[in-house]
Amino acid sequence: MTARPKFFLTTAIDYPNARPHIGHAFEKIGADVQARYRRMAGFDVYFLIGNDENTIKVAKRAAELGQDTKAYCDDMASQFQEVWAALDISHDDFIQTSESRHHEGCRRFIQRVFDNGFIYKGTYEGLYCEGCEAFKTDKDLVDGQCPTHRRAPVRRSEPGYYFAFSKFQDRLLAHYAAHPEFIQPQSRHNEVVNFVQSGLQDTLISRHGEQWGIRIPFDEEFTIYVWFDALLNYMTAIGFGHDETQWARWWPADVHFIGKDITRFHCALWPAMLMAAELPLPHKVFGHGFVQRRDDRTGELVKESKTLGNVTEPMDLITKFSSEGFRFFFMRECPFPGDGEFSWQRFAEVYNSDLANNLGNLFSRVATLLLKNYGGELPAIDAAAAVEPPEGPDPASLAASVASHVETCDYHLALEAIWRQNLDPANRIADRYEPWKLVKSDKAKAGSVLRHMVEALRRAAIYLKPFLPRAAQRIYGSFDFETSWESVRYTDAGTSLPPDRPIRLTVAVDEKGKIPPLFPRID
RNA sequence: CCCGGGGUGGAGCAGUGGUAGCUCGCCAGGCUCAUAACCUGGAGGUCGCAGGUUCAAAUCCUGCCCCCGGAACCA
Repeated sequence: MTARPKFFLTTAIDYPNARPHIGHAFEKIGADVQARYRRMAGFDVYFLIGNDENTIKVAKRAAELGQDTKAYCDDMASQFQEVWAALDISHDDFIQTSESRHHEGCRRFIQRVFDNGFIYKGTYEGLYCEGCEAFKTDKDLVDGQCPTHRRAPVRRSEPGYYFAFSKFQDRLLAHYAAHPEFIQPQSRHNEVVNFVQSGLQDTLISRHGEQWGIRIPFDEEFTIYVWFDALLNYMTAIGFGHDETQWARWWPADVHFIGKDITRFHCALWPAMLMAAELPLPHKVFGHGFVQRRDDRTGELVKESKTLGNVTEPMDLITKFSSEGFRFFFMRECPFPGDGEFSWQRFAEVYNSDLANNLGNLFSRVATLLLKNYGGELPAIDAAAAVEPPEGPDPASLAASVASHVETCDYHLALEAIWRQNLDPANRIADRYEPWKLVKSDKAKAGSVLRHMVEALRRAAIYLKPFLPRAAQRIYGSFDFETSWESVRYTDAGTSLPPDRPIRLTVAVDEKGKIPPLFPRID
């Protein structure tokens, strides 16, 4: 058996101090499309997601609820995974950073960096709130006071371990220059270069006196500061520190999908950590944009927050409509590299026009025409009766262009092309030749028109396999195409069906002899 | 103050040098196979402002105005 190329992709791990929101979902969906696309393209894919549990906030939240921290984390992890399952996220692994595989790997890693001389003991000095029993940054304070305890923090210093981040400034800049594709999109690349050029400070990577978290192997009184631990999930999940064969198989990551806000950690701190440990760097970091919510009534952008209780639950969207509608909206409407907006009204608009009225309706009309006029079987094509294919680019170049958009994560452009250059032309050719009339005078010619329409559906199904896995399969599986659903590739969308082979409709009809709609309209 | 993103017909967005495009909405037709869907045509934009480069700019350069986000545990 020949070895297939591997593709290892990750998303950021999420803080489980609240249930997942649409922003988390946006990232998972975008990564999932990539994972599914790569599997179609023949890669051996490992898709990792997970939760980031070694934070003080999580321990505090658990304490508030009177729960054991680990039990709380496990419960949240299952709540997150419930949402991801409902969204058809096809991850291969879900890591919790409280797992022992992660702890072990982290300890190995930090020891290694320590042995290489990039960690040293120093003194941390900062503003400490005695009420919170925690250090505060300037932005935590309101009028110089801790907002929860209404008192000014005091200067306090304590010993801690520092990572020699500053030593990597030149090497990082050299790496960005040598690998311009490392940070995507381009705007994020510029941001990071700028940040690193402005100078790096050594960072504190330890915490003192915490019960929850990972102990530092060379000084057990300390725990590992969350970022230094969190980033390592990408390696510990695939075996770093406990399964070297697996680790060697998958590392380095092909792409880390992250929110644009944590670009610096992934593009500066993370590669520096790997350099310090003398390990290979990931190939690419993709910082996607954010989804904001627009209020349907006021038309204003909404700042979602737990305390205001106005967080949009992904589950609401899924149960109210469908995971497919959810996936489609975010991928079509919110450019992955940039920002997007969500509103219930806009959601219904996009769903109705693209999914119900266009794709879904095209499927209905084709299926019904086939059923009513051909008994569900479109005969082999008669060359003399063949009509010109719908306007638009030739199938092979459209397939190449859609694939290229998917590879660069310009999902909105990929979907736009599928609709404007593949589906719209199919609806137009129907109107132009009116096969429902034509079938009475020239059945062969009408059949040729229908073939073009079936082709459009077949191609759409292939293109949409990573985006709408269920609907795409349902469309594809409604016909007896030769290539199996499991083995289709994007390049198949660039080909045409063999004209000498009949096309049989295999879809089931309901009691009334009708085909149930693919995407029922939202009213 | 600094950094990043953005300002395109009523709304939301594509579009990085060569007749301004898409979705929704609106108006008028057509069609009836289809999920009251689909197709055609129309109204509606001096592409934030001011300069500049060019035979040619929404698209490149300069300055300014406005909006959003960020500045190290927030996707």
